[in-house]
Formats: sequence, structure tokens, C-alpha cells
Amino acid sequence: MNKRVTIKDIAGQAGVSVGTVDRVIHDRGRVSAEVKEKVLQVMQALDFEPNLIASTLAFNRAIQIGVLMPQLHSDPYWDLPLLGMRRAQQSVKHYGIGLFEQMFDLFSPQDFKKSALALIDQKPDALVFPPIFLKESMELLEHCAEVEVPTILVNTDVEHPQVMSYIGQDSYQSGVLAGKLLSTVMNGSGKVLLLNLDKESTNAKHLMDKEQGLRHFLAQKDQSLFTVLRQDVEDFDNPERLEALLKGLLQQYVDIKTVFITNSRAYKLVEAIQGLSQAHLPILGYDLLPNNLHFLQMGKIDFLINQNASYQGYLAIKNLTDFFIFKKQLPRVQHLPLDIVVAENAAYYLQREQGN
Amino acid sequence: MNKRVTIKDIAGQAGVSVGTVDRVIHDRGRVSAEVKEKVLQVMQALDFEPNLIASTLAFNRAIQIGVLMPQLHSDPYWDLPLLGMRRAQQSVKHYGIGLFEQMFDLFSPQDFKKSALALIDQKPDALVFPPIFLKESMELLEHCAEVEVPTILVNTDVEHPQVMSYIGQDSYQSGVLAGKLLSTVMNGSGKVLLLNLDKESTNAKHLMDKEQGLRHFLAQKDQSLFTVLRQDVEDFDNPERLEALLKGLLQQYVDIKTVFITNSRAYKLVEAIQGLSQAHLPILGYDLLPNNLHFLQMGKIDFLINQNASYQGYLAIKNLTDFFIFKKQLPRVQHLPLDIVVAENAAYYLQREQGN
DNA sequence: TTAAATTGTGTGTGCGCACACGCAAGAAAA
DNA sequence: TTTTCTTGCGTGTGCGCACACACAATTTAA
Repeated sequence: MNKRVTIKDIAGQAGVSVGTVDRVIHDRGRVSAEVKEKVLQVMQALDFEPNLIASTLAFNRAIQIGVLMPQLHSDPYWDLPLLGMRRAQQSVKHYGIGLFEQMFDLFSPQDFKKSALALIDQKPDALVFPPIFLKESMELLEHCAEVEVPTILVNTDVEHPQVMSYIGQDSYQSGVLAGKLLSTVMNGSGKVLLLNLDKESTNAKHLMDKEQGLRHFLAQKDQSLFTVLRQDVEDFDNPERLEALLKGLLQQYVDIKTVFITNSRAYKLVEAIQGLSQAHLPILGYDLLPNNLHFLQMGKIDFLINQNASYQGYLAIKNLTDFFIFKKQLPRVQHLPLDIVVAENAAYYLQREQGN
Repeated sequence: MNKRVTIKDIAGQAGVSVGTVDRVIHDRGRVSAEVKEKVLQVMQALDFEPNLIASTLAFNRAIQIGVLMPQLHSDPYWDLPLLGMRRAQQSVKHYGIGLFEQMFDLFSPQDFKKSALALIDQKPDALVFPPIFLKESMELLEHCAEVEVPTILVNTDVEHPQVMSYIGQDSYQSGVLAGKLLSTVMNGSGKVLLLNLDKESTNAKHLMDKEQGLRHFLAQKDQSLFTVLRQDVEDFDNPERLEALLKGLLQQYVDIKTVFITNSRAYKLVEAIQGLSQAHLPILGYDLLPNNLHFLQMGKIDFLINQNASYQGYLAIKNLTDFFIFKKQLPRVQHLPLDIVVAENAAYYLQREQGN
């Protein structure tokens, strides 16, 4: 077995000391041009690959990743990415990767801003957050640019030079997929009721992208047969209002055949209309929350598209490890699969969400 | 920041030398009962977690994983797990993990046996292979038990005490899922044509499991409305015969509404019946092979269930790394998700198959 | 009873690399 | 010319752990 090439081998071949090789590798200067050239040449010739294990051991410095996430247990969806990050941290802690968590109120842009500042004050080596509030997020990214903190976005993408990487789904395409799935259960024609169960303050770009995707798919399928009715509901925590709303819409538009919930709150609708007796109304929602899964198994929800929320967080930390420890370049955009989840294959995804 | 506890700290607290602590940790003996107790106690108290980076660096021993796989480029499906293993090896090579690859003829049990012996002769630290031939695989496992080589199976599971872990899909459940998907496009009743495109010599247990799953799902849905017609085709490389077969069946059984190909060779059927002009016949197959994806995009294949073949290989190597380097216990069975792939979400899975 | 084997412990070296430091020789500043 | 800086190298130490070895204090065998 040909054992690995070390800097000592390089030094020997190049006729210099390991210190010099080290200076060349890390570009620390204090090396004459000729010697540097020679060393690089030998490194090429011997196909030197640094031993990253030894490297991290010797480096012996902790790397702190700042994590800015909604308060735990304020919304079941938003717990997932954070838990994914913690799992990832457990598996890379030997590399000296640590998390600095800062929580904020999911519905308060002001609190987001305040928490962001507090986090930056800790001088983390990198930052991870979901740009839930557009304006405040852009400000934060500006701030990051000043102090030169590389940033990874999760859940929603935003264009900004400081964004090193986005990890999440392709919202437009997930709308297309929703269209495909819903159209297969609509028997050739009908209306899709699209429900945005969200507050107005949030950056709803990904919800709009989903709508676009849905509309484009249905239009391309058949302009006249399929239509979309969109309804924004800020008051999604009020079951009575939700029930009344849906009841009214179903009476008004008798050709509503399916419902598309654009985020993880499908269970809120199902809970609200438990009492409503009617023919089965197919529902498509997002994410493997316990409540959603429960209704999926019961047949009250027909499809869930898995946004891999937990895996998003996991990958964010893993990617930063690759970046800092293994010196890997990260892709600007990392789209996660759009998993189609039905009752018959839910178990495996759930296992992955928890395991990893 | 509270820096990590080292064996030196343990030694200090316990009033012994690091050598003694080392002996306790590795259970090398030569430590008196009292001292051992004391050291363990201190380790508990200080919540000692060994630095795995330092540990692997000092360990400084290569670990060879024997890989027994079908010859590359003999079948497009079987390339995937091997490529996944190679990708994994790249990402864990710093830990001194190496692969020793041994190929065999996919359709020759004798060659499998010969290759297996050649591989065992290399005295690998672990073994990975798919039990394609049942009898020969059991013999190999016996042999592994004798020389105490832990083994990971991929693709198909087999009961044997020497099997440390199985990585692959739940075939039965994937049949259930196929039933679910096909029944949604069958409009309430009809016959599913189940095609096994495989040689008789192979261990077709997982194909039978899929059939079971399909039948059970359909029976539970409605005994009388859905029926299954099974057909085994050994001569799947002969398009004319395939075409003639299907043509005959469609004439004989006019209620055949969908086709279920139980392995990755759906494209062989589609290629064979290109000429046959007829109403759209929904097809469900397995795996993201280039040919399958091509027909998926064209609408000639409706669903693919992704068996994550590439990821199976990737995980096998990753798991062995966890086992040898990080001393993790591996689960006996690791079922991978049953991804439902349609034209609209294929791209992301493909990316993952290649990327990881 | 003496020699040989065993048990219990500490010390030392090395894994491959990062980084601080030392030191000479030449360049720039006084 | 002397002093201070800079450049170009080599040496040494340590990261935390694994493992070989040394050596005394037993215990067992001859």
C-alpha cells in the first residue's frame, strides 16, 4: 500500500525544511520566489493532499457558527431546522465546530433585528438564518458584509453578494409538482383552492413562487379546465373563522375540487373543518409535522410535499464544516428534493428527519 | 468556552498516568480493579469524550473494505451502488479507509463464488456485497463468520448472524406504494400487469416481496375490482419477444390498465413497445437510470420509485467509517426512503444521486 | 529456593501538521 | 558607519491520543 505523501516528503524532495513547505501551503510569505516555485512543483509531482485530520488537530481552534432562528416551540415547522443543526453539530463537534444560538419572535421584525445584532456582537465565524423578514434580512446581510461573516440562508433564498449558499427547496417547482399531483385527482377539470395561512409581515416570496408554479402547470395542462382561487388567511389560528371561510367558499364555488395549502399549516385547516360533513376534499400540504402526518394516515390529507426542513438545518452545518475544515467550495444554491409523501411511504422520511 | 476534557485531565484527577487511563479506555488489561474503577468514575464525572480526531491520527492504520459487486457497465443499475461507494471513499479517505474492489459476472453464480474467495484472501476488515445469488451468498457469509469479517448487505437482505447491517429498501412496502400509485390512475378497477424482467438464477426474494405488497394493498382496497397478472420474463434483452408478449397479453386481457415493472428495467419494455400504437398505458418502474428518466420526461413512464441505489453504496461506506472510526453501533436494518419520482421532481433526486 | 512468568504502572515516541520563535544575511534608516 | 528592519530560512513544541517499552512488585513454576 502506497502510504500518503506528507509535508516532510515534500520538504525532502524540495531540499527545504517543513517550515518552508508550511509557509508555501498557507501562503504566509517569507519564502523566496524560486523556492516557492520549487516546492509547489514538488507538491504537484507527488500529488500532495494534506492530511485534514492532522491539520484540524494541530489547528486547534474552535469555530463558532451563529444561528439565528425562531424561538423553539413557537411553531412546529420552525423547530425542525434548528433540531437538524443541533444534530449536525453533534456529529462534527470533534472538529471544534460550535453553535451560538440566538432566537427571535417569529412574528416580530423588531425582535429579529435585535437578536441579529446581539448575534453579530458575538463575532461568529459564520451565520445561518432564514430571511423571514425581507427588509431586516437585507440589513443583516449588509452588516455581515461589513464584518465579513459568510452567511448561509435556509428556507428562503434572497439575492445578496454576502450569501455564500442557499439551502432549501425550489419553491416554484414545488408549486409545479403540487399542480401535477392535484390534477391527477381532479378528474380532468375543476378549481384548486390555494390557501396562504400566514401573516402579512413575513417575506412571502416563496409562497408566491409556489402559486406561480401551480398556475403555470395547470395553464400548460389546459387553460380552461383548471382554475385557481387564492385566499390569504392571516387569522389561521382561529378554527371557527377558518371553517366559516371554507364553508362559504365551497358554497360559492361549487367546482372547488382540491385544496393546496402553501405551507406547513395544512393541519390547521383539517382541524378546523373536522365538523364539516361533506364529500372527501383532497388536500395537499407541506412538511412532516406530527399533526400533518396524523391526518395523512387518517386519509384527511392526501399528499405532503416534504421540504426537508430538518435536513436543511443539518446540511447548513455540515456545509460550513466542509467549508472551514475541508476547504471545500460551496454551491451558491443547493436545492433539496421535493419528496412526495403519502401514507404508504411516510415512515421512511420521518425516520430520516429524526435520524441522520 | 469550556475546552474539552482530555485523558490527561482524567489522569490528573484520578492520580494515575495517561498510560493507565489509556489501558482502561481500551480495556487492554494490566490495571488493578480499584484503579480501573477509580478511572472510570472520573471519566464519568468529567463527562469525558475522546477526541476522535486525535484518536484516528494516532491510530494510524489503514482499514480496507472489501467490496464485491457486479462488473461495471454490465448493467446500468448495478453501476450506481459502486459509484456511491467510491464517492463515499473519497470523502472518508483521510480516516485511512480504503476500498478493495472485486467484480463478478452479474449472471454467473460460479464467478460470484470465485470472486468472493479472491476477496476474502485479501483479508479485508469488512465486506460489502449484494446477495444476488442466495446459496452462494450464504456460503460467503459462513466464510466471513469463520474469519470474523463483519459484513454489510446492500440491495437485498438475508438473515444471517454475520450480517451486521442491511442497507436498502423495504421491498414489501415498495410494492404497497406501487399499488397505491397505480390504483390512483386506474379509475376504480382493472388489472395490473406485473412484469419480472430477470433471470431465474438470481435471488428474487425482493421481487416476490414487491408482488406481495402490491397484492395486499389492492386486496385491502377492494378484493374484486383490482387483479394482478404476473409474468416472468427471462429473455428481457429481446425486444421482439417482449413486444409480442405484451401485445398478446393486451389482447387476451382487455382489462389490463397499468404495468408494474418490479426492477430497474422498465426502459426495456418501453423500448420494445415503441412501435405498438395504443392508448396510453401507465407504467411504474424503479430507479433513476438515464433511460428510465428519458421515458419519464417523455411521459412514457408515469412513476419511478427510487431505490436510492447510489446512496445505498454511499451509506454502506459511511456506516463502516462510523463503525471503525467513530465506534458507533450500526442498526441491523437501514431502510431508505421510497422516493416517488415523477417528471416534475426528478431533477433533484438525480442531483443527489450524483452529488452527495 | 531460585528462576521465570505475570501483573501493575509510568515514560517516551510518533501520527502529520500549525505556528511561534530563533537566527543569519542583506536592505534600509539613522 | 552603526543601528534598526526586513527577508528567508530552519528548529522546536504542541494538538490528544495509541502503543511500545521499561521496570518494579508480585505470583507461579522449576
